[in-house]
Amino acid sequence: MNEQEFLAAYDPRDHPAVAVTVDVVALTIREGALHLLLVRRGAPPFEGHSALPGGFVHPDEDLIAGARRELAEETGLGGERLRRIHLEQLGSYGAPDRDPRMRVVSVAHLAFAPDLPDPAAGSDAEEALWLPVSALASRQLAFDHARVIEDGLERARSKLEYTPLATRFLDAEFTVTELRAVYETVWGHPLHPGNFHRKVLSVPGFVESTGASTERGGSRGGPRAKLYRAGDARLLHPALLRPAREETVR
Amino acid sequence: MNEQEFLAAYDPRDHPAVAVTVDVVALTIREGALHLLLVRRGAPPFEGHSALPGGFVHPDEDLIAGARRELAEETGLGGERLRRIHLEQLGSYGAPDRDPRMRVVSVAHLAFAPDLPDPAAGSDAEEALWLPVSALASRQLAFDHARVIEDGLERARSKLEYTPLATRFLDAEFTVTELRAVYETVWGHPLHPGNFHRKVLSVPGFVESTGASTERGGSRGGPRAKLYRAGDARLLHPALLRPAREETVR
DNA sequence: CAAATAGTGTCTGTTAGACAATATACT
DNA sequence: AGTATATTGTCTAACAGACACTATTTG
Repeated sequence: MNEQEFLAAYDPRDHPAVAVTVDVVALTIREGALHLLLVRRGAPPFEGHSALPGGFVHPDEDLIAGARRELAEETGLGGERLRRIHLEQLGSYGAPDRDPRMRVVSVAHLAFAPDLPDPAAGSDAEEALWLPVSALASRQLAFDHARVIEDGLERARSKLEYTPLATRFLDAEFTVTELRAVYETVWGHPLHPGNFHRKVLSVPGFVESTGASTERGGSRGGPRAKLYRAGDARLLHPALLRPAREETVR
Repeated sequence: MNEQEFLAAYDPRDHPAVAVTVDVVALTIREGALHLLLVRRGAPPFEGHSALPGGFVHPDEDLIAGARRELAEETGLGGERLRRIHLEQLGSYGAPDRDPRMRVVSVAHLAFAPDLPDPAAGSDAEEALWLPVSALASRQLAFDHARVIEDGLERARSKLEYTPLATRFLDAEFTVTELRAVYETVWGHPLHPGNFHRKVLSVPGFVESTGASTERGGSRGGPRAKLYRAGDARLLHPALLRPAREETVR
């Protein structure tokens, strides 16, 4: 098997033709709702359908670098703004018939971004937009991207439990209330403000105080909130667990 | 970008040549020690080095199916025995220079198996063996397989916390003590027998009693233990958390 | 002032973990 | 008999979640 592997390798033509793409499930929060970056396909197959931003991996780039490049192209971002976006590998999707043209293995990635400007329409990107996740049901999605998105959303919900990545949806400085809004938005239900506040501050390394406070209180009243930045923890211990989901366990 | 993608797709020769392999980090427990399935490479590159079992994905098989096929080929297993092995995708590894011959993206998988017979040397498999994980340091590993194994081991440790997959290292019926031995072996340190026992039985759906007990007590004395089988839970709630690892958190 | 919000205090039920105790079965 | 092991009991500290309360700010 490895002998054959070795011999075959010297003439790539002997391999079944496989293409490798990198796709990105990019999430952000706009106006209190979870949004997802989608592009509109301008050519068959799935012409006119929505799809995840992505494309063929370039010859000399790592998978994650390819994903970051695709993200940069579609969002028009670069430099520090781009670097602050959290990006991780989500998983690979390689069902033989997932692309009608040929065998394509997609290495999907997951990104958490703070609120970003609308995608630059001027670039070479096809129409790209931030779509509320709640509006996904009404969209036709290309390939198996509906499944990929589902997996990405579940991964995001799970990551918020045991990592401090919720802060990646926010700017460098944020209030506990803003952080709570991230959790409520991603998890899809309200949390108890008092308990959340105490819990966040008690987890070592989750957030650290900047010493400063917001300039103004809430738009409808209330005191000014203290400002925090992300701490140095890479895992939350103890974790912030989602309220029991007995139903989903079996 | 998608236009180009579409056009390019009709002639696979236009793509940079990429090969996709499926590799398997297969773990089992033998004589109280965690073991890993490795093969010995019989041809360059990395001739004579150890490597994960794996090979090119076949044209009409899904990624996970390819991994199961490779696992079957190397272990000589089939049917029910093969089906009981837990198999999941671990992640994809695609650094441009990870294979000196050409661009190869490896989709790694992770397998948990009960104690299995030694790999059938008669098959077309190259020399395959179960190696104690503790002996890995003394091995030369091909490609980036050392990194893949590391990631697989960490995933395994983590999965034992919040899923009932520890049972997949055991036969269909097992005692709580045997289950504890799995945790101790994978996590690498002893657990409190009394607390573990109570905890396992208190997690809904983790294990269910068969009503029977072992035929004999322990080899050095002690009562007969009750037998259990895996329950219907897919997630452990509450989870069995590893003892605090404050150090690894930052 | 009325309403909303940030942040803290208190209480209760659950859980993790240390430790102890008991009963059983091996050599 | 002596020892190891399975299983259960007890206690304590930590934690999650419910609820209440105070102080602060906006309109």
